[in-house]
Amino acid sequence: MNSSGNSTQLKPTARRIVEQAARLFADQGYDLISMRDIAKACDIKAPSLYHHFSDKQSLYQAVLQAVFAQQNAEIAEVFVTQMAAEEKLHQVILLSARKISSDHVFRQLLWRELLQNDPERMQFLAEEVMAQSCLQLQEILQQIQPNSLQTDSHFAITSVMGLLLFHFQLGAMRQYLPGAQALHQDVDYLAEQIFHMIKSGVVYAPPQRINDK
Amino acid sequence: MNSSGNSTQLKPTARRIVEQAARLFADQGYDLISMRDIAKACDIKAPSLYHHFSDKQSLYQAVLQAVFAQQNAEIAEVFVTQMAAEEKLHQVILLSARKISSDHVFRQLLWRELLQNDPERMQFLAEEVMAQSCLQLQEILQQIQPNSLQTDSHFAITSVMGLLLFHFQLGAMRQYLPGAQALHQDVDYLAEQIFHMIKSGVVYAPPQRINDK
DNA sequence: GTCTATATTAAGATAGAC
DNA sequence: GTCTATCTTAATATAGAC
Repeated sequence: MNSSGNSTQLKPTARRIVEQAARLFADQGYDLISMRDIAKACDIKAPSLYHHFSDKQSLYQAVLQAVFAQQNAEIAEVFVTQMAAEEKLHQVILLSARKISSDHVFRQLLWRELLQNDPERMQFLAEEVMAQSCLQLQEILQQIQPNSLQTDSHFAITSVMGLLLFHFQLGAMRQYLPGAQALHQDVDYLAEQIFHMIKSGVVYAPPQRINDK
Repeated sequence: MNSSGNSTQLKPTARRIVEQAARLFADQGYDLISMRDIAKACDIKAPSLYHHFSDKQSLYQAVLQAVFAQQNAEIAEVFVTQMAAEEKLHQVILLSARKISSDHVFRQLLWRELLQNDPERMQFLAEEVMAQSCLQLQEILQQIQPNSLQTDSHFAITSVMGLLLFHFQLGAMRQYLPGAQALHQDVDYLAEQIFHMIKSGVVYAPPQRINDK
C-alpha cells in the first residue's frame, strides 16, 4: 500500500530518512521542504542527515529510487495467470487503479516528475519503472484486438496511464465539475469505467484515417 | 496561441509583469522563481514590483486569473455551428488538443494546480475555467450516445480532459515507452486517436455493471 | 513609479567536539 | 552517528530618496 517499500541495501537510519523525506517531498515538493524539516520528521538534527547523504539532491535521488523501484512486482502477477486477455486487462486496470489511488506518495512524485520533464529522469521512469508493465499490457492488448484492425498500442498504453493517473489526481476538482456523483469517489467504479473505455477504444477502433481534417 | 492573453483591467506595466511572471512560474514553479527573477525579466528592480502587487502571492493569484480567464472563448465557437454532434466532438477535441499542446504556460500551470490540489483554487478552476466547455461537451455527448445506453457523462468529460492533458504533458517520457513512433509527436494524430477512444467509449458502452469484481 | 539601501529570515552546508 | 555552533548565500519585503 505504501510506496516507499523495500529500500533495500540502505542502512536502517538512511531508510527511515528516505521514507520520511518521500512523504514530505511528495506532499509539498522539493523546494518547500528543508533539510531541517526532514531532520525533524526523523527526530534528529539537520547536520546528521549529511552523514547519510552528501546533499539534498542526493537524498531526493534516493527517494525517487526507493519509491519508483520495483513498482512492477505487484501487478506482474496478473500477467502469468490463465485468464482470458480481456479479463487480464480488467484486472490490471483494477489493481493499478487501487495502487495509484491509494499510494499518494507514488502518485504525487510521478506527477511532479512529469511537471519537471527532465530528460534523464523521464528515461529512468519510462525504462526502469514503466516499461515492464507496458510491455505486458501491450501483449494483452494485441490479444484482444482483431488482427485485421491493428490499433495503435503505444497510444492505448499511454492512454491507460493517463486515465489512471488523471482520474485519481483530479482530487478536489472533481466535485465541482458537471455531473459529479458520490460513485465517482469509488476507486473500483472508476477502474471499471476506464476498463470499458480502453476496451471499446481498442476493439472498435476504425481503420486509421489520419488525414481527415 | 499564448495563454497570458487579455489581462484586461490591468495597467500596462502590471500586465507586462503578469505576462513575464506567468512564463517564469509555469516553467520553474512558484518557489524557484524569485521576485528578483521576475523583475529582471521586466527590466526593473525587485522593489518596483511591490508598487503593483502587494506581495508574491498576490502576483501569483493575478497570474492564475490572467492565464485561466476566458479559456472557453476559442473553443465555444464550435458549439454554435450546425455540425452533427459527432463532428462537433471531433472538432472540440482537435481544437483543444492544439490549444493545450501549444500553450505551455496554460498546461504547466494547470498541472501545477492539480498537484497542489487546493480546494479553493480547484473550485475556481472547475467553475470558472472548465465548467462552460464541460457543459457544452456534455450536451454533445448526450446527443451522440443512444438514449438506451445512458453512459456516465461526467466520466466521459473528465476522461477527455485527462487524455488531452496527459498526452501532451508526457513530453520527453513518451519516446522511451514501448511502441513510440514519430507520428506520436503529431498533435492532430493524437487528437484523432483521443476522439476515437472517447467516441467508442461512449457509443459502445455496455449497460452499467458496477458489482462484478 | 522606480530606485538604493537595508532589515529580517531562513535556507544549504561545514567544522569540529563528543 | 549525532550534536552545537557557525558560515554563506539568497529570499521576501520595507523605508525613504528622487
